[in-house]
Amino acid sequence: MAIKKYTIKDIAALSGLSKGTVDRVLHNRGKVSQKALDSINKVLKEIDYQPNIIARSLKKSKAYRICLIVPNAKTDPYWEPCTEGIREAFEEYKSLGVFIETHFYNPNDTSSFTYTCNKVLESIPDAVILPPLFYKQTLQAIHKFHSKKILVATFNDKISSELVECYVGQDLFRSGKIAARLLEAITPKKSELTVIHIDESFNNALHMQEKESGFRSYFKDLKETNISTLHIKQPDMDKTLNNHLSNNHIKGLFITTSKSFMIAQALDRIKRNDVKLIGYDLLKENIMYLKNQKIDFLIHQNPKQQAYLSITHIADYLLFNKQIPSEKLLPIDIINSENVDTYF
Amino acid sequence: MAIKKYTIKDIAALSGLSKGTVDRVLHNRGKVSQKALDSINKVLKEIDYQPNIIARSLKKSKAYRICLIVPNAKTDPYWEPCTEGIREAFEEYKSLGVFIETHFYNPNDTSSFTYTCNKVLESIPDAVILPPLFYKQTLQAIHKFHSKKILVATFNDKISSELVECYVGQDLFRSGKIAARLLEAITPKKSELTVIHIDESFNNALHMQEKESGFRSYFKDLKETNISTLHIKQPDMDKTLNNHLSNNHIKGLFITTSKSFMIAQALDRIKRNDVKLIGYDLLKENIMYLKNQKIDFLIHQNPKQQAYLSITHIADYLLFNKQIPSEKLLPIDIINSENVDTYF
DNA sequence: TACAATAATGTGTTCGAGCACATTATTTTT
DNA sequence: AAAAATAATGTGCTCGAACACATTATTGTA
Repeated sequence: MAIKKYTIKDIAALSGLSKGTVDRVLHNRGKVSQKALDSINKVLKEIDYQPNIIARSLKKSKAYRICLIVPNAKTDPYWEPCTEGIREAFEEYKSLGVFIETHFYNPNDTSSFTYTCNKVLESIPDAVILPPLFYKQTLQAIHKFHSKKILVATFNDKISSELVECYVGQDLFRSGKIAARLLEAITPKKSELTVIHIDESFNNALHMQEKESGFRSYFKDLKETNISTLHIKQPDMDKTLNNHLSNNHIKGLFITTSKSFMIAQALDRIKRNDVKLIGYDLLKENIMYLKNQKIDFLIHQNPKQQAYLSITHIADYLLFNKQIPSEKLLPIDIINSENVDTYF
Repeated sequence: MAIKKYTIKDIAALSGLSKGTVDRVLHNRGKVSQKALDSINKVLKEIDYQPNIIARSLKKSKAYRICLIVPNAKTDPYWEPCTEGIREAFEEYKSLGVFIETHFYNPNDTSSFTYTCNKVLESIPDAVILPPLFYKQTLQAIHKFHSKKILVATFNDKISSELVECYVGQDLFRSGKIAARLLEAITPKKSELTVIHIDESFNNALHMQEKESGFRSYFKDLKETNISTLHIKQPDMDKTLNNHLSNNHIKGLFITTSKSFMIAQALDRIKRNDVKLIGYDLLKENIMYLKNQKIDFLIHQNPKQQAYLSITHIADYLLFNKQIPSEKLLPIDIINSENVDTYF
């Protein structure tokens, strides 16, 4: 194993040529005689040269700007940890000359999204990273960014477009299956189970559908398990829920969004503690009910890590020309009352 | 927010002094008049200067050597992923001039460990990273390394010593509690449960004890749950297990090592499929039984990530003078048949 | 006041890669 | 064979931080 760190200068000395010629060989710039090429290649074969990416990066030294366009956490607390991931990436890269800006918009308002995108577009950053909440508007924005040669990366939700360099997220179908396996494990055999969509805004419809099909696919071959779907809207949550539970023998609920604490609250109010609950995301309220054991499991979508990784992939590409993975699927963490604290 | 990347030269120009003086102020080297100090500090307050760590690192440019001393994966497959984490770190840092060497030893032979340590010691690397399997021998080795000014980091198991710069691992007590919560969730109330230690070599005794106390602590206030402990040795596994299960009404087993597949196999042989199983680690055999649902949950100790992180912490310190966390506790992942694939 | 002693400040080089430009070697053209 | 054209090779500067060394300014002392 080579301990020595070889430089272009070393190769030049070993081959009896100058660093200029070595450089031409390394980058295939031509203007090199066969003889010189051979002797340099011979040296290269012997020593396993690794260009010093620090020196390379210093030479290219340039300030980069990466803009994140994310929903306001005040409107939907799901996005809160996201900000923390951005902050960590910012701290890590600021001294490397990568400047990260976060632009918030109101997730209940498509025009707020479009407005923010245009504002970012005008400032012409090197890259834009965003979770594609609104399909149509996001595609339009992506095209605009692309036409200005701005890199685009997405996280949390996948959008099909070759103009997106990188997607960081989870396999939602699979996370539905995981929920299914968990509910199966903690409820008696032949239980009736219900998938609940809390449905204030319909933006998240795509996630929900994928999660539900994953959930149902798990039970496909188990005819004994009866699965129903329930759409619940905020005002009459207690009534809808009570109705549903009274008319069936439901033993477990799978809530497809981060709002499972609302169901836990409702169950408290209608005094039904005999139902198992599985939901998503480590919101404060969810964790409270998890520790109470009123929620049995949470599935961790890890928005913080999603934001962090999408930034680092882009930044490492800009700085060190590292390859960007076109798709990075994160592990799907199962959280209960006892391991939740280890994720902070 | 500052978009510009300020350099020492910029500060020099802004303060009307030379880069030498700015440098002296930045590093508190003295030999600077009050007047110069003030005007430079004034500029520093205004612009939030971030030294370019790439340039800094290039200046210090030096080849570093980090040696890992780990058990041979052929003897204990638990350590296999570890090698993969080392490989990834190696790939990431080789072009930065950090050379990572792995030295294997036989975990069933303390003299093999000591021999390897001495070999490494002679080569005087910049840092050594190892999981402290043998308490006494490891402490001795750590002292020797320290006396030669070699940094020491540990992972997987904690050893108390101020000479260790960094420890990456998990809270084993807590992982026992997690297992407890999981078994509670999948077994009927008032079940009898058993902690199983598979005990070929007694090296792992410390882990096992911590895991068991965590497990028991969870049930401390639940008098109804009866917990027994079973030490099983390889040859008469079937008999011991059958005996124990016949004389009690055991509903769940918690195996404190990565060998839970052996229990699953034994249960198959003695035809007991009515017992829930929780074990550790994503070994191939364990995953097979997990997917069969003969093992219900595995707890992921993430040796790969442990090795990877302990290396990156040390390397980032050597290269960029980043602070080393004295202790890094990893999340404790709960694995079932459905999410296991997302961890690879 | 002159001159040393010390304090304060400035200058120049290094790290390794990358590229513009200068120089030298070889071939082509007249 | 000499001049011109082109190919091949070498040199020198840059990126930003760090530090050795050189220079200038300000004291103190005879």
